[in-house]
Amino acid sequence: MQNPRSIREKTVRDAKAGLILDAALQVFSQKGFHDARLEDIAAAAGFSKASLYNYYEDKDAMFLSLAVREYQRVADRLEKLPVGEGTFEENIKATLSMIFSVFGEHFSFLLTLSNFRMMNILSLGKLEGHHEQRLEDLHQSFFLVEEHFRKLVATARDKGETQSELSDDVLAGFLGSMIRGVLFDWKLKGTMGDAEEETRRVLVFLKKGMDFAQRS
Amino acid sequence: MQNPRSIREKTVRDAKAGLILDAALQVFSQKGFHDARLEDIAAAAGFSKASLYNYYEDKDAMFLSLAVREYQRVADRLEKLPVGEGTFEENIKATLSMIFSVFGEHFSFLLTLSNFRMMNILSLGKLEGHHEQRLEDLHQSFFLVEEHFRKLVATARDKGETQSELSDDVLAGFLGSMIRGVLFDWKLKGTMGDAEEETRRVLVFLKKGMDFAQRS
Amino acid sequence: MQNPRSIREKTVRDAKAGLILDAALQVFSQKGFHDARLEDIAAAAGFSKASLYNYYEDKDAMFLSLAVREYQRVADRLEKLPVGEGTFEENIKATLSMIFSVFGEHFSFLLTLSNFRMMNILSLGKLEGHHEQRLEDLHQSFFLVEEHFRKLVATARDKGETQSELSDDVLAGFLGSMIRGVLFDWKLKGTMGDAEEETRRVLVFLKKGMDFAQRS
Amino acid sequence: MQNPRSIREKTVRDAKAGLILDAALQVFSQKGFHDARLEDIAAAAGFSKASLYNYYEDKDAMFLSLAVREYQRVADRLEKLPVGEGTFEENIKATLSMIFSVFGEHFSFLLTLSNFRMMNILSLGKLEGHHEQRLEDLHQSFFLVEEHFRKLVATARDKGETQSELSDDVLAGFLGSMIRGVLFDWKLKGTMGDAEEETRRVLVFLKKGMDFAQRS
DNA sequence: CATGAATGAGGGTTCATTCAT
DNA sequence: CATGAATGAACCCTCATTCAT
Repeated sequence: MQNPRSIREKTVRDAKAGLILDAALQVFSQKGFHDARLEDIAAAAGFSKASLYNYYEDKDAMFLSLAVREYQRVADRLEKLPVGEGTFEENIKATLSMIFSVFGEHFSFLLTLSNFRMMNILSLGKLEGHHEQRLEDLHQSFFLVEEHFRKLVATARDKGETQSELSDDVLAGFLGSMIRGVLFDWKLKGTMGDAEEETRRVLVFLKKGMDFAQRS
Repeated sequence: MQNPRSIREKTVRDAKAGLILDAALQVFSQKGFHDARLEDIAAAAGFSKASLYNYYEDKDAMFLSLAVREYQRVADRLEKLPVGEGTFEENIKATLSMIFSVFGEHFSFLLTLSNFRMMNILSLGKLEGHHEQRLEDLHQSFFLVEEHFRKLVATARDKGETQSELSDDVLAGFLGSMIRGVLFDWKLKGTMGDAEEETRRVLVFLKKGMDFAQRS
Repeated sequence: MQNPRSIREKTVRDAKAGLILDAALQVFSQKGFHDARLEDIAAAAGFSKASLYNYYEDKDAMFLSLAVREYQRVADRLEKLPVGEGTFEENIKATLSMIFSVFGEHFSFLLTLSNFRMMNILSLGKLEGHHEQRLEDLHQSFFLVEEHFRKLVATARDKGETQSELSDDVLAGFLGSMIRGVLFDWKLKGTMGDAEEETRRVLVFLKKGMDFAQRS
Repeated sequence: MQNPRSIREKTVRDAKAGLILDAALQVFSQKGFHDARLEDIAAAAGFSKASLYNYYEDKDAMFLSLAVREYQRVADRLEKLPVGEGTFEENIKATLSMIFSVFGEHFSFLLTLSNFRMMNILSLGKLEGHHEQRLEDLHQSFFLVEEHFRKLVATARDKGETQSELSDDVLAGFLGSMIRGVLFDWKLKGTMGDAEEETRRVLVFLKKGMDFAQRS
């Protein structure tokens, strides 16, 4: 695997696998899991349907791999945001802004899918034994995102910026709800909306809801 | 249609049609539109698959009829809530409480389905010509629910109970988001949670977020 | 069966059975055997689908009974036409005229149906054991019609009105072909055409084709 | 499409599509459109039912394609028959002989099907939008066959070989009727009969019926 | 006798998956 | 590795037939 030849081959292979996921993202987002036909994905990726099986063992694997990739992208970016420094309004603003502007579309995919399929996938265990590693990765990403929200709230409380009677967990949950709410609305409307303006509105509401110190 | 015989027959028929929708509610909620097999619904309703067609012309009709029924149930109850009287905290509390406790499960169905199917149904127009009346009814119910939220906010502002800089529409949207957020979480967790406690938490957050007068 | 009560009941029953066949004639003619739904026939007859089974054991029985009735009507009328008297041109003309004008529509039904179903019915024997009597009746009617054509030709030859080298059977066959040809064309065109004019044309052709003495 | 690879592939594909039509010809001829099950056709062609859909979009497309192919075969052969040269008895003989001997079986298929299905297909327009090109091709073939009959008659009249008072159209119609009559009888009997003998008989009758000059 | 309702059997169609080239 | 082609397994839907009222 260390020799140049192997490296090149792996690189090309990964690139192609990525192209397939890009296509899958489009199709899954538009049609949902079941209505998404492999032929659509293949066409969007520039492959034949049969070729997909050179990269993913089956449709579930494609869906899961995509979910992992997209969630990890969000988690990675969130992790890089500094939480200990700056106002917490700034932190939350950065978080909202990032999610809305950069990952809006992708996150929306996860939102959509999680609804009707993720739960089956994550709980019904129909996939266990086939996709254990991917499930593990996905859970990890879920945890990271939630953890980020929790840290945001906890830090705010540490710094005395919120005196809300609600627990950190509950507040973190509301934060997530607001974000999902916006993405949900976008999906219903079929268009992404103005990320900046949306960020501002949510911020206004959040600061009040979370009992932020009235400095802003 | 006025004679007792006809009335009895229609009543029985409607009751059976209702049983089928009850079964459909379960199956659609669990599996989503595409994974829901008519055989499952028939079995859950105590009918044979073919019998369903005595009551609904096709799968789409069943889904739409169910959506209409559930949404109208919500809309009907919301309409009966007094909005002009009492504190607005009380009004919102009543709204939240009603939705969470009474319609949690059903609303969750609509939430689930809307995600990946409703949009197609409502926009792609694949169904127009076959289900126009049902679509009309559904839109009407959608409107009523949204309108209720808007009225809640508007009345609060009229009475000077909120001075939020955000527009009524935006605040009504956030209210909807919070509600959907809770239901969404319940769905993800697979259990309904404590409606009273959830109502209280949301209320705390909402009142602050909406800049309610600090009397409570 | 002799008492007035029984007679009245049987009369009513037969009348209803006839109504059903009338309806079946319409529907079978328009749609053919398979596309004809019992529900259509029932509706056209003013009964419910289930009621048909009080008069005919199954769909095949309805079809067969109808075929028998229609064919016998033709056969009965043909039998009443005098063959021994008058010119044979007159006889043929009377035959053509009768078939075209009076039984055009009904005969067309038989033509249509015989094509794709009669053969199965008459040969495949799927129906034997269930419908033996009806099959017997139908065959008898077939025979009568063919026999009439043969007699027409034979008498013509006896009287020296034709010296065709072709056998009576062949000529009778051609006569039948010409008739079916006209009815077939009517069916293809979807309209009945002018019976008188059609009779005249066929006559002109037939007389020549059959080597009629050149008196007319 | 010009390179050998593509050509070979297209050839193989067309050959398979042809096999399917061959199988369809058998099954449709025996059972008619509705009774013909795709499974039968698939079995007769050596494919699985689902595979048929690689070649034809649905059952209607298979039926229409078959009709087009068969009718075009007839039309193509008829077009190659010289009409301007030789006696018209020879021309008609050639036409009859060709149709009876070579296309008897296939034409019989069209005869059969046209009766109860073609009319729906050609008129009810249920298929328009899906199969426009095929319908166009089919109409064209219909026209060619009829035109050939008309030309036969017209040329005969030009050469003074017939003085029939009947119009060319009517005579061409009768010619068609006689041909269909023979094929119809064959179908009813379930066997093809002797083409040569049948040709002779029809010829004898036709020549007289059409007032051919008494040279033969 | 009439009928609304129920259903088994069966057909057309779709699609993820496999395989030979 | 890529792909056209093949297919089994479902699923939706139809309809003749049966049954209880």
